[in-house]
Amino acid sequence: MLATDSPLKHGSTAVAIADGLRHAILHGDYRPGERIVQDQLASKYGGSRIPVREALRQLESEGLVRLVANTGAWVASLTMAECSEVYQTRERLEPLLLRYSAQTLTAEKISDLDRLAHKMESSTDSEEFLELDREFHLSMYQGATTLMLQELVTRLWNTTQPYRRAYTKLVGSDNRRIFHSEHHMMVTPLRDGDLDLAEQVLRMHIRRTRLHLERHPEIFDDEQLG
Amino acid sequence: MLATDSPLKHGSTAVAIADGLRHAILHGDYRPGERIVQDQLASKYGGSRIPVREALRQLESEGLVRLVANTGAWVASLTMAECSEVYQTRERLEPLLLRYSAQTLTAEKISDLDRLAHKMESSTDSEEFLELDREFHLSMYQGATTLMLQELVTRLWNTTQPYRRAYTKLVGSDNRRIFHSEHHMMVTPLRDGDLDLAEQVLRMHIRRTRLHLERHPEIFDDEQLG
DNA sequence: TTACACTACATTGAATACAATGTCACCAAG
DNA sequence: CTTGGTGACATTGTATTCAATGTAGTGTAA
Repeated sequence: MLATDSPLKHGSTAVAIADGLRHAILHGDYRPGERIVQDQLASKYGGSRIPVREALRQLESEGLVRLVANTGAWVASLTMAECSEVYQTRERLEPLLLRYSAQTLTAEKISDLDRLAHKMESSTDSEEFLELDREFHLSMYQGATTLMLQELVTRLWNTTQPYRRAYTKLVGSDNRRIFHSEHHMMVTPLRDGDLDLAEQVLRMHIRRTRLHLERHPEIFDDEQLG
Repeated sequence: MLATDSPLKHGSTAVAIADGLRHAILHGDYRPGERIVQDQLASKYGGSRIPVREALRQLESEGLVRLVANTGAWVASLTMAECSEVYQTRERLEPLLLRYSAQTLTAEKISDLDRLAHKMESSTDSEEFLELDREFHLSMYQGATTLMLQELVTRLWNTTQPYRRAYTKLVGSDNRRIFHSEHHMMVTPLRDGDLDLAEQVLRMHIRRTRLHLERHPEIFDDEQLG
């Protein structure tokens, strides 16, 4: 996270800054709509503003940062309609990605998924729940060899992360039971090799989450700055 | 105030370079796998290498350019499997985008689409055909107000443009008749407001194009450099 | 002849310095 | 009290310059 005192290799400063800032945004250290000052980042990471700018452009392309010429950069914020769009996109893309990765899912990896689902049930900390949920989905797709699908889906997860966090904290651990059973419902068809069913369950799972989010517009209230 | 006749406003050089290079790549001035030298671009556009680097990063995020640290930049090239992945992604996303834009499609705009389809039938020049095909699809989605779907679909079109060009030139104007009838078949359900059918036809149309491309692996032969 | 190491060159990555732009507080006029 | 304008300040965009990295070509030894 912090810049090490040993100098970074040539050509990696911008990447390091981008990684650090991305992690900070996903972790909630920055809020949606918050201002980002290039000079502050430069001194924080011990570099000049040039790699900072390249990092910001990278994060803008990932949808995490909004840049305006001669004006500055802000942490991206979403309206409810935009968040819904991302989820609808996920409904269509993640089943396809699952199809790509299903071939590489060994029995062992499927058991790991099942263990993850169980671990989520016993989790009460909302931050841990967030992390496990993300890990469950993204590890389903881990084996796929794709040009852009994996990267794209990760991006969709990242841009909606702040609102998933807000929702998770809002509803509390009791109301998350449905999620758990749906996760188990995805493991079963994967074991059986029934890809069509697995696709359908995954799509329904994402859709249900979207409908839940849409019932809580207050989550998107504080971020009307962007 | 006095120096405003300088060609570019402050803060737009990188954008201008990105736009110019993107247009050149899409137009076929650069070939997939071709080397891009920062210094050459800088002198070509009359700037320094800093905005060139930012433009290259931008195009990399769009999938048009491949960057390697301390080594250089190349025009992106796709294998057949990767091109197929892009088309499968389009099969899922463009119908959703069509749903978003359908509400804004007036009777007049739908007639414009029909005219475009007719114009394509009488086109013999493959470069013109390419342009009209792109215009037909993208103008279908023009009215949609989306956060990223439109941009994303445009990106998918851009990265596969060189191979669409190669295929178009390969098959000649006679074998493109099926495309024409399919374009007309999409206009009809849009007129009737049958969104489900419109989605299905569009998905089939993209899928059929993919299957055609997959029958011509020789298109991807010359670009094994990446 | 071939494999390896070394040197010179080409190209990219980053830091500093400067120019252009946007923002905000302050002040005067209505 | 509000509104419009003006100035200084803060921040971003770009050019110049230098350092680090990758590559190709040559020469030498096995």
